[in-house]
Amino acid sequence: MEAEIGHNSTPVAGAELKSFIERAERLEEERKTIGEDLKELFLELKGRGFDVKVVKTLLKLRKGDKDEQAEFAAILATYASAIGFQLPLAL
Amino acid sequence: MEAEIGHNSTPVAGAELKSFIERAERLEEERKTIGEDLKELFLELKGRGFDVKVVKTLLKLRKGDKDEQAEFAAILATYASAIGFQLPLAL
Amino acid sequence: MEAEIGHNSTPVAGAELKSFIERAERLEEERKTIGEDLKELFLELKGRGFDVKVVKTLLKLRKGDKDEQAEFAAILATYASAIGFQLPLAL
Amino acid sequence: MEAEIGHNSTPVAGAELKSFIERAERLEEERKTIGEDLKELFLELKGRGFDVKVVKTLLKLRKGDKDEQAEFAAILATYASAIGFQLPLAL
DNA sequence: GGCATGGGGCTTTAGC
DNA sequence: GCTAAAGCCCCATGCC
Repeated sequence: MEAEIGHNSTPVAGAELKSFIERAERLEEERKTIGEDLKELFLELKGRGFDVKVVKTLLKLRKGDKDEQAEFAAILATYASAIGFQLPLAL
Repeated sequence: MEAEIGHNSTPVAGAELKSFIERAERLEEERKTIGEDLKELFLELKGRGFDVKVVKTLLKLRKGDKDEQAEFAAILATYASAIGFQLPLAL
Repeated sequence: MEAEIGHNSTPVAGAELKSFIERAERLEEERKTIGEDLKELFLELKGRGFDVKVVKTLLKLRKGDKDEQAEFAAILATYASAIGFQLPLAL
Repeated sequence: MEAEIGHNSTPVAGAELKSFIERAERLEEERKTIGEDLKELFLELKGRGFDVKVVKTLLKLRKGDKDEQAEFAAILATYASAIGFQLPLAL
């Protein structure tokens, strides 16, 4: 019964669900690892005599710039598309 | 003066800082990508007819510390009893 | 012209609009105050030695629709069974 | 046993918990009521010929102004305090 | 009428 | 342990 895939408990659906769950858990594990890497990186930075807070501020500022640039590029692309103009690829 | 690396402005320290910043940005980028992958995964799950909220609950239960969960359940039962509330679920 | 009240700028419509806006702002202010009261209440609860997270769960259970909760529990049990996961809680 | 107030189930703690929960539920009820009042207000506004979207925009702008003013006042107060200057009360 | 989007509230996590 | 910040969830709204 196709409409009840999510609710039945046939081996097939169970295997599919298990696959989804394992994929999710793997992704979460990777994300956690990256978080630990970042923490290490900042410890290392601190150990090298840099001011962590200042560097984080720098990162935030750079991120803000990138977001604005991305937004600007998106708007530009929209307008260009609207007037049928082909943007020369690399912004 | 080794202890002032973070405060001077020699090319060497600048290059080192730049390297740190680029590593950090790269890690953050990867983390963001994983977040997007997870979002996709849940969309796919939903498209396959599964109940996303339930699956997320399952993930939380699998991840969580069992002792903590037992403790939580015990306190909940105690409180419910204290106010004369019948816990509705056999979760 | 009655149909254009919202577009004209007679003093009468202006006064009416102002009245609406002030009523709305007052309601929003009250809602905000209630939010703060709730936050205080939970702080007090915590100060009295209760487990805030558990109490919030209780509130959710008391508020929630029982049929929905039963449905949720049923699906959760089904999924857990499908992937061979032993639900750890007798919630 | 004072330290276990939150965990025991004596009539006293139960009564206290029940009181907290009922207060919380009353506050949530009030908040919900205010939400409904707001909805009514906008219906009424619409019925009087005003453009609801425009009015909501107005409200948001006014709110933004107030938030900025509050922030400014807070900063000013901080500085004033830092230099030991007593602000003449009403900003 | 469902669906995509955005805002607000809540929860959880990282840092002091 | 507590507070600030990020992410997540839900609701309301506009759109197709």
